[in-house]
Amino acid sequence: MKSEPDAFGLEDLKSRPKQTEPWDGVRNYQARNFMRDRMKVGDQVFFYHSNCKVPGIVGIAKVASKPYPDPTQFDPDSKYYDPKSDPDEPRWTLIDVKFVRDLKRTLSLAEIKDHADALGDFALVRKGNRLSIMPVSESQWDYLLGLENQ
DNA sequence: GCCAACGTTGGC
DNA sequence: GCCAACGTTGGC
Repeated sequence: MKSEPDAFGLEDLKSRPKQTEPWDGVRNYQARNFMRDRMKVGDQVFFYHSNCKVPGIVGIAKVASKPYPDPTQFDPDSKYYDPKSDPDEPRWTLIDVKFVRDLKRTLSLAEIKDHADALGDFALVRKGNRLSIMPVSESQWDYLLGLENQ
């Protein structure tokens, strides 16, 4: 899961009460579908910092709730307000994310790209990818975590 | 349903 | 700050 550290970084998640935060504001259908259809409570996720000095994976979090409607879609004062969303059939769902741990070091995007061959078809290193949430296979997960100790 | 215009993402 | 790569919007 990508986040801009200037807006909400891993440190922010860590300092939240219960170290948990609703992942609101996702307004991309593909990303929403990953949260809604693929993520299960307890699943681990990589926390990725984007749009910053050294973009890359900085830590691990986990899914802490089932999918539920994103309240910001109904809040006219929110920048994520979506007037087209029907309260009886909310368009946007989210899950809560809970801090697990920092990585010992940042796995920078540049480094991850160096391992693109070993990672196979990994959404993050596909050209032009702007998805904020993307799947990681078990083998990709293990491989990336293995880099942490190198 | 097509597609040009526009807005956003995010690396560099 | 630039700009490539997308996704979305809206006129037709």
